[in-house]
Amino acid sequence: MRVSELSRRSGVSVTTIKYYLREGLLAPGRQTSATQAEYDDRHLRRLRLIRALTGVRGLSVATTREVLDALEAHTGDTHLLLGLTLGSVSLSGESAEQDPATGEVESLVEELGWHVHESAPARATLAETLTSLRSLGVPMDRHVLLPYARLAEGIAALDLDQLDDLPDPLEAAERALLLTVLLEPALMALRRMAQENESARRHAP
Amino acid sequence: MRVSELSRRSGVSVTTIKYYLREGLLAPGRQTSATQAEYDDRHLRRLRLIRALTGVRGLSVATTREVLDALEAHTGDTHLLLGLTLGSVSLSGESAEQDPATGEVESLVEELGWHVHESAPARATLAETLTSLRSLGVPMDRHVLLPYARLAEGIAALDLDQLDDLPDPLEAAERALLLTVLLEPALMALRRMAQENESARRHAP
DNA sequence: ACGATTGGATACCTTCGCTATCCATGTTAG
DNA sequence: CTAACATGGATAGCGAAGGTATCCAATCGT
Repeated sequence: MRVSELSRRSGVSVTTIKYYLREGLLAPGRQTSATQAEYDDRHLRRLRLIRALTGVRGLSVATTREVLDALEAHTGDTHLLLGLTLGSVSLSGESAEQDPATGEVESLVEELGWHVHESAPARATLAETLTSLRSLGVPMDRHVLLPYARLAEGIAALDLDQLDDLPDPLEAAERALLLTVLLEPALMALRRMAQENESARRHAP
Repeated sequence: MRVSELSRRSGVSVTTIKYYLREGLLAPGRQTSATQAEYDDRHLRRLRLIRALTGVRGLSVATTREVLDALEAHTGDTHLLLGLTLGSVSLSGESAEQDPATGEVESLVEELGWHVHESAPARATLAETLTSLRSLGVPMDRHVLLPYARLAEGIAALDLDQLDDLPDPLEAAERALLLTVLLEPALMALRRMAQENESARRHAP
């Protein structure tokens, strides 16, 4: 298919597709002549993935490119993909200096018995949040965090369950990505509804 | 205190403080004369809250204003605050038309036995995510979602536990806001680390 | 053969979150 | 008292992000 069909089938305008090509989010089509290229279903699929990450989840184009690059690179070892790349998603800028709560996060991970890569960006995200909450007067220590972490184990187990019946490693990697990133707003939505319910249960007459 | 002291103590530049005043994020100080105003600790506290929401969590200025307005309005009935306002946080634009998965979300909420306001934006967020994931070929139905929802109940219970020992309703409302919004990246970070750990546990030799 | 489409390049546009500059009024140190 | 400096208020500008619009020459379909 050529670009106009790709545009029609994906709902993304031709100029935007060109923009994604320029930004390296989408691989160029197969050249059939000097000024003509042919696209296939993988491009269509990729394009829908891009729109899901940027539109639904609100990732920046730059972050989306990093995530997609990591998807290409780590198709074999799925869990590395998740740990290494997606931690940087919610951070706006790179934090050059080390957060004061870093050591505390380390001891929490140890207490949990988790095997987590030393340089996983999720560690820094966690440390930053702790520091930020404390500076605003919200007490947040190991005792509070530990039960949250146990529940996170449960969530992770559910996540992994959904990758079991996928023989194709490429498809597994893509689904892992989708589940990790796109499910985030849904999980937070469930949390908010559960909060409302629990609040009503506790305080209602 | 006057604006320069507010600036020094908060680490926010005077021009930015003026910008927040203009945008209605920060209440004007008490006028002491025609061209002079006095600020107090509530302004400082509010300013730190604004920086936490916009900087740490990445909320837009417009969303932050909505959230803060809701904080003012619903200081008494804390749980309403959470349900009604924060659902719109992760959405970029207003979705005018109803999502096809709306009915499904409704039956899920019913099956869970949750009391959730009919117009809670979290419902729409959940429905959108379902639709989006499905269009990308990821199966996502009631059976998959239900265990996630049960874990969300656990998270909500932990959240509410942390509001118990706060007699001042204003402080309780503010902490509810901070916990709901600022803890989100931390929870997602825990999830990613737990995924990495669980993946290693299942697939490692 | 000829109008429509394509790839490729470049310029431009809008929104967001500040930032810089002006200016008239106020405060304050000497 | 007065001169230097700070303040509130208004307006204009800036840089990044995410597209969009326009040109152009080559090429395709008929």
